[in-house]
Amino acid sequence: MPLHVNSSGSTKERILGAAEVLFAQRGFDGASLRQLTAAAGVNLAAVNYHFGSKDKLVEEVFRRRLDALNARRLEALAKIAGASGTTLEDVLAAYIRPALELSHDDSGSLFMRVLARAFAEHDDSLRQFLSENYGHVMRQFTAEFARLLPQLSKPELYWRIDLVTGALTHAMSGFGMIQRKHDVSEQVHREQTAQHLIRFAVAGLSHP
Amino acid sequence: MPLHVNSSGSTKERILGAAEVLFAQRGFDGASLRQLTAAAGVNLAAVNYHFGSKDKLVEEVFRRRLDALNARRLEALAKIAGASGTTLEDVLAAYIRPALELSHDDSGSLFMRVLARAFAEHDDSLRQFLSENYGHVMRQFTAEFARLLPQLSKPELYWRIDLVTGALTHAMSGFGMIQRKHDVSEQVHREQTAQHLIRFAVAGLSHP
DNA sequence: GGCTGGTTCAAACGATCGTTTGAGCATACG
DNA sequence: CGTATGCTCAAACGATCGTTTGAACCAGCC
Repeated sequence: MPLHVNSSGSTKERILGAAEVLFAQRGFDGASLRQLTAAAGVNLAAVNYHFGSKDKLVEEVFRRRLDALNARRLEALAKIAGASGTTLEDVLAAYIRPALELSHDDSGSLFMRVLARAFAEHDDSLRQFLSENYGHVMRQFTAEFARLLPQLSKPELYWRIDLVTGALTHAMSGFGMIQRKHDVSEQVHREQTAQHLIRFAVAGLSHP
Repeated sequence: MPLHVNSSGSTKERILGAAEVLFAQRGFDGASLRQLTAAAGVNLAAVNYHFGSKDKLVEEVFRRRLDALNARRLEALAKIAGASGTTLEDVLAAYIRPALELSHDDSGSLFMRVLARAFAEHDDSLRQFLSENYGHVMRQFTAEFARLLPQLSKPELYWRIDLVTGALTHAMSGFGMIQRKHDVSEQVHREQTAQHLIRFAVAGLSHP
């Protein structure tokens, strides 16, 4: 196992970057502060000095990415929500595309995997943190889905959104077998992925 | 935190039962052998005596459930595969219903959550174990999907199966907000869940 | 220079981890 | 009876964990 030393940015940023990588690879429990600080090229005590504890570091890893991600989602949603010509595709694109761009960004490519781990670990305190800080995002999207799918009962709509969420989390965390081919560019692959996800989600949400 | 002592069955079975519960609750790393053996009401050394190591215990937890689960899936698939009147619904039911029955079984209710954790943890050795022992199941189902969806290209089909898998794993591990209402029986709820999953999967697989 | 506040450092803390040990116990067989 | 055999037990092993400590460093300011 190579010991990668990240030497750019402040100590805090180097810790956050290394934490994202190692949390994605080994999980929150599996990644130790000693591995993490070694990879970041900082002293072991720096984590507790700058973040207070390992748990607070985990929260900061989420906050750094999710603040930007959900802001872009809401920004995209605001442009189309409530309008008369809005389609399901538009709403789904507003939700999916910011996540796809993040997940294909160099520095954030592993974050969706970290997020999927957080879902799989039924850690109550982490779920509460996510719900408190970002629950309003899902609520706004749900409201717009309800407007565009008036024929669905509330339980029926929740069911479908739940299943779509599972599919997207699964896909964006790179669980699947689908890999980018060598002969297509990053940009083209991202667009193909977005099209697949959106068409799939539209079919799953709107079937009779 | 209550310390539950399971006193039925052999030492091996008690360990397996307690391991399933604790692995689902705290993850494979998070659940310690001391918590586990205390919950099972057995001595700490019993795990290494009967299973050799904690990793081997993890494999046995999977083997015990997946052997039965996938046998029932293949049995159900064999009854319909290749026949002329077979529908997508039939194939999906063969895949989903055995898992749903397991996930709502008293003694196996937490196993799907354990399975979802295994997906989220990108542990290579565990993935290799699952692929070696149960990869042929997914291959048989994929072949039948390909037969019933001849209009889809191979990459397109793989994409859709991947997304359906994500949705089902998500739903069956109980991530979502959908809970059984108090006024519907266990059996009715299971049937409703199966119908939701199957209709959703049909729509996701077969949309134009 | 001296001093201060923020930061980094090596070292140690107590706790908990998976695993091993060797004695003790029970049942079955000669 | 004696003695294997399979299993359980308390205790300990070394390793690793998150966290804390107190000294060292290092800018900027008087």
